[in-house]
Amino acid sequence: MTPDIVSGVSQPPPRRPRKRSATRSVTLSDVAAAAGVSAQTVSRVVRDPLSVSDETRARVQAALTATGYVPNLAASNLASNRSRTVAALVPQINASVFADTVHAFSTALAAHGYQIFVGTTDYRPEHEEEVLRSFLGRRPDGLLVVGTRHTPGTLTLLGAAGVPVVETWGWSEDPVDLLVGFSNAAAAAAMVDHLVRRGRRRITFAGRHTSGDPRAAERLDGYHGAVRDLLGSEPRTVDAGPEPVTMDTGVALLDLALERYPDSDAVMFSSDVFAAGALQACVRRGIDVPGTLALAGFGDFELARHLVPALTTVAVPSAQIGELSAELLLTRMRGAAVDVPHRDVGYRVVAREST
Amino acid sequence: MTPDIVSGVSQPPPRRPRKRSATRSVTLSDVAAAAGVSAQTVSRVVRDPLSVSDETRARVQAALTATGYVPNLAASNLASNRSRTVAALVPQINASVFADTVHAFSTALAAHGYQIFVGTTDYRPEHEEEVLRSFLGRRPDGLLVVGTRHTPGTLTLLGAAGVPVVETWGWSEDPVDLLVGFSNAAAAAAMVDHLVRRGRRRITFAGRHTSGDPRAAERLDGYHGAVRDLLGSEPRTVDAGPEPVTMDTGVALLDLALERYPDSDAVMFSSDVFAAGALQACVRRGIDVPGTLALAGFGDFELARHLVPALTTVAVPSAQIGELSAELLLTRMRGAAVDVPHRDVGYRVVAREST
DNA sequence: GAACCTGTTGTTAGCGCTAGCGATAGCGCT
DNA sequence: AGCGCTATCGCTAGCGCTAACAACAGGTTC
Repeated sequence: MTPDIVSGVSQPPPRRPRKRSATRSVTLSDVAAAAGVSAQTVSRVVRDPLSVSDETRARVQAALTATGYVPNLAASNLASNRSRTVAALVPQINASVFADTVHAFSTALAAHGYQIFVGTTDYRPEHEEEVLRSFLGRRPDGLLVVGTRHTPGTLTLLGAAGVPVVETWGWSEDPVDLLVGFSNAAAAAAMVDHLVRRGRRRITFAGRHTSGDPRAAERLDGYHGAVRDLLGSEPRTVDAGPEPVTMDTGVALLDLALERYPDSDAVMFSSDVFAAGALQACVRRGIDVPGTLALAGFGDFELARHLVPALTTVAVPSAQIGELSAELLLTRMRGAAVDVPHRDVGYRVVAREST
Repeated sequence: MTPDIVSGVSQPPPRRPRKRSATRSVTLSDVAAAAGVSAQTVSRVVRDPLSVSDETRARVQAALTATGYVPNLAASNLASNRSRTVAALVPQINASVFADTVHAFSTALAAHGYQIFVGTTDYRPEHEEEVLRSFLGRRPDGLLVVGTRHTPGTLTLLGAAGVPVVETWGWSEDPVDLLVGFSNAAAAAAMVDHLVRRGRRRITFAGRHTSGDPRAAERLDGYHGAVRDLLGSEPRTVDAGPEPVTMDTGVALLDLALERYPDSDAVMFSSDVFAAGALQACVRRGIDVPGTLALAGFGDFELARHLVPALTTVAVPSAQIGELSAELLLTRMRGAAVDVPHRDVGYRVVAREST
């Protein structure tokens, strides 16, 4: 590497500095120069103001506002090997249930200086893997995923990430790491039980359970079990396939259910969105709900209690899932252990007018 | 490492390397070592595979999958001074109108390798500034904001960011940079016009216009102008204050309107969410809509056309706003100029049963 | 055969920040 | 005086990656 050392001190090769596109923004050392201190001290003022003397801190803070410094988090992440971000993977963000979870999660973590990335998988498992991979490039300090069923590739990535992971909105005997959720199967079974108590015997399940929504599939399982145990009859199900979770799809599911099982006395949907669409269609067509047909949803969206007739549904503590997940993650990101890493937040059948 | 160099050249201080917490993940040079090439070549395979010979590329790609390499984007951003991210600031993500915009925006940009950060301001302008500041720390390559009215601090930050900015969902004579939106005032005036044509004369405006929702305030302005011009009467308005945009608040607004202006023959709301809550309350109370009272919303959510009676509203091309914004930003981020930087996407009054 | 490409790979020097020390001064205690 | 402690601040060496150039082989042009 170094050429002849010989007698005199060999000069380093006189290369001129490379040209780099000048950075557009103020850096730590700009602020340091303005305040007459070292860059390290400015960094300390930004991250832990009390570790610097009052006088210095005042001078640095003045320089900070005078220069309009905005820290470069990429550099910070690289140097500290911490990103102070947490990634959340949800199927859909406009599905308001997840929005509540994400909002609560985000608020709780923001209070501790963490930012949240939200990625949507559009209910496509293979897409989940792709989104997760690109998120891991940002080296989040923690991960939240909706669901407990994942592709092998996703599991590998989650394991290799080397950070705490919370699975939510489901239940599993064998979670990846942390778990905050409830049993979708038990919740659906509870709804069947409710309908049976209300005298219904020919209960049809309508959902989107074959195309990438494992939660809907788990609810279907719960329905199956409950129908077998409580009614001893054959299950009646209709599936929306890959259709989006919209009220339009709900109407289509209703049509399908009435066509295939014309004698149904109740239809339970895998989402309030479906149920709301179906309910309004019934009102419009003059089908008596619950007289002729009982309808039930899942999720307890705000809409459910405002509809006429008000919609029976399963309430899930969405916001609590977000808060609790944040709490567990924070504990683990602090390096502490979590005493009870798997939390069942339960569910509640909310009986209203539609049944 | 190197042994002593004879004569008497003073050795550089023999400091051992500092201990750094070992990085948990595979780096470029790990892959390079595995493939027997330089780190730079691996980087090239990742970012521009065709710039490397077939044989080398195959070897590197094998090493890539064998090691399970996940690039560290913080390091990449720092070195290249490009983040390949775009930040979006919206008032609320669960308000489905914005969700449509964000979704379309995100999809269009993802196709070009950009990731989107979404930040919510909760309709609080001072919060917008704070969120924006923390987002700028990630040095996004572009910015999308909802609205055209901003605090001075926000304007300073937007200007200093040095990246293209799109304002959306409003209209302005003096935009910061790019603009994709429509006139909320004109849209509200068009709704008044529609109601007047339907024979309504005592039209009340109900919204959340005093507490940080500039779009609602603009709609109120449009209402004021139209009532003055078309009816020549005094405006009638009720305000939700800082209440959240929920159906519950919609019911409260209806109560307020009927209490303060009992002779109202129409109520127009600043959001479909409010209108939907009010409409269902009317159905429940037996108030004839539109016989006794016409109701109208804003946004044309899916819900609007499913309700019974179906809700008259103003349709705004939410998704188109997102797509067009992405397109303009992409052009600017490529370094090209945008020929028409301000785009009016318009609006459309959708007359349905509720009026 | 010199000069000039073109395609492919390697080398070097940072990007802006922070961890891990050192260095120094001031203080209390023996 | 000597020791140890704390508070405060600076120095250095990276974090993992990429821009910019250098180096070279093989071909083409005149």
